[in-house]
This record gives sequence, structure tokens and C-alpha cells, in this order.
Amino acid sequence: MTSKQEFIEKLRNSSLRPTKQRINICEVLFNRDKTFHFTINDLFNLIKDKTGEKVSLATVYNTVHAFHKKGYLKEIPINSNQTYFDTNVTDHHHFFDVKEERLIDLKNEDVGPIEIQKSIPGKKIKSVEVLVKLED
Amino acid sequence: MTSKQEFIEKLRNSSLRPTKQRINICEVLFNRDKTFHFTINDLFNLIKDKTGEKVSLATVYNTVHAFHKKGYLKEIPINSNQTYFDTNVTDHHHFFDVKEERLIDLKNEDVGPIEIQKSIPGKKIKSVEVLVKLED
DNA sequence: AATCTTCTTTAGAATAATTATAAACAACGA
DNA sequence: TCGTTGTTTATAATTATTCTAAAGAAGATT
Repeated sequence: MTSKQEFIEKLRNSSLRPTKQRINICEVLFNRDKTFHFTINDLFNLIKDKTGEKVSLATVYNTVHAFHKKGYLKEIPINSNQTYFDTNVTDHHHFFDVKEERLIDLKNEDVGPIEIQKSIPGKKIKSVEVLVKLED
Repeated sequence: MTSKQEFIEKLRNSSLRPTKQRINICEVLFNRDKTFHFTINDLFNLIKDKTGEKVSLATVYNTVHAFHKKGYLKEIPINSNQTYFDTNVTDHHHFFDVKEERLIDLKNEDVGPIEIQKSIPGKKIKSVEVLVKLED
């Protein structure tokens, strides 16, 4: 069980005041055992379901973006009509089941080290992400 | 110089009749030496510039999607407000310069083989794509 | 606790990419 | 040439996301 204090700390670190709405968002995002892949819309609906309270869509967007900026959420590079996020912010990769529109974590050791043998002058590598698309 | 016959063949293979508009689209897409990374909007504007003729946005969308479905174009998985496509449909990866919103090809040998050590029952791997984000 | 300032929430409007529609038009085969 | 079927186009519809501005809540200061 993740404590409310941790949520407040995450919010403060993200320069956000701990409000009732934001705590509810944290409850859905971070009070879990497993990693959580979601779209804003998934999250929006889950908040109502899990906490019984409605939070406006704008607040969900704002809070998710602040957490992403701070590094508490990771954006997953997929071409989908919606943007996917992940509560697992460690260095890892993904399966994407195209048919079911489902994301599955790939541990780093499931993929092995990736060595990029090319460099662009004046630029440095920010991230390396592998997306493995699955079909039936 | 790529011939008009090749364009017509590509169109027919994609179950599209060779119309003036579609030939113009092919001209911009396939009459090039280097690989071409683009968004629909890039393409839409280039058609006007290069051929002097305007093609409606809907036709650009339809044609690009048909080529993509047939495998003459590849969709590049990036989270951007617009969808990116690539005329290089061989197995390869990308740099993405986040600041300049620019894509750069990575040859397969620049990345090395990627071995996926995990499998999902009933699913097979359709593609493995690496996206390397660059920062200053 | 009262007050003041600053930040937050919210509904709804605005924006922007993409998809759908349906009428005018063009390709193709007979 | 004619008839069928596919295509183009402008425009409307849809959808994810961002913006706005007014009402409300948090935090600091007394």
C-alpha cells in the first residue's frame, strides 16, 4: 500500500499543490503492484471507477504532463490515435499487440544491450527505445 | 529518374487506378535518391511546390494509406502531433532529434542485431523498431 | 480564524490531425 | 460511345489535446 505522503511528495516535487483531485489521480497511477500502461482517457475513466469522484479531463492532462516532465511517468512511442504512458520509468522496452492495442513490458535483459554505432555531431543520445509489434 | 511506369505499377499493386493526382503524389514520394521522411502535411505542400498542381488533402491521405497498407511506405513510431512516414521500407531504425523534429535513418548495422528473448503465446513478431531520441 | 495572494479546477471553447460524405468527374471495359 | 465502377474534391464530422477565464481552494501572514 502506497501512502498518501508519497503522493504528496511526488506532487510537490512536480511543483504541484496536493489537492484532492491530484491525490485521486495518484491513487490510480501509483497505488499498484504492477506497471501500468494507459492513455489519458483510460486514466480519466479509472479515476471515476476507483475513487468514486470525478476529476475534470483538463486536470488529468495537466497532472499527467507535470509527472511526465518530472520523470514520474514515461511516454511510450507508438503511433496510435492516443498517447500512451507508463508508470514504469526505468529503462525498458515494449511489445505492442497491434490487434488488441495492448502494451506489454519487455525487461531490458529480454532485449539485450543495444549499441548505437553512429553519432550526430552536437547531439547526444537521450533515450533508446525498442518497440516490438506483435501480430497473430 | 524513376519512370512513370513504375508509379503506375505501384498504384495498380495497391489496387489504385493511376490518376493524374496519384502520379503526382508518386513523383514526390518515389522520384528521389535518398530516403524521404515526411508527414502528410509535408507531402501535401511539396506536391504543390514540385508539380505545380494541387491535390486535395483527402486524396493524399487515401493514397498514403494505401501505399502503407501495401508496404510501399513505412510508418515511423514516434509520439508527435503528426504521423511520420518513410519511403525506406527496409528493416531499419531511426534517430529523432526532438528539438528540431527531424528524423535520421540508422542503418541496421549501426544498431546491430536485436534478439528478443521473450515471446507471447499465440503472437508472433511483426516488426522490431528502435527509436533513438537525440538532445543537444 | 480572517485575509490576501497565488495556484487550481472546471466546463466549455478552440485547435489541429484525421476520417467520412456525397456530388461531380474520370478511368476502364464492352 | 456507353455504362459501370472507382476517384477527386470541398466540406463536414470526429477526436485527441490544449486553451480560457471564472469560481474555488491552498498556503502564508497576521
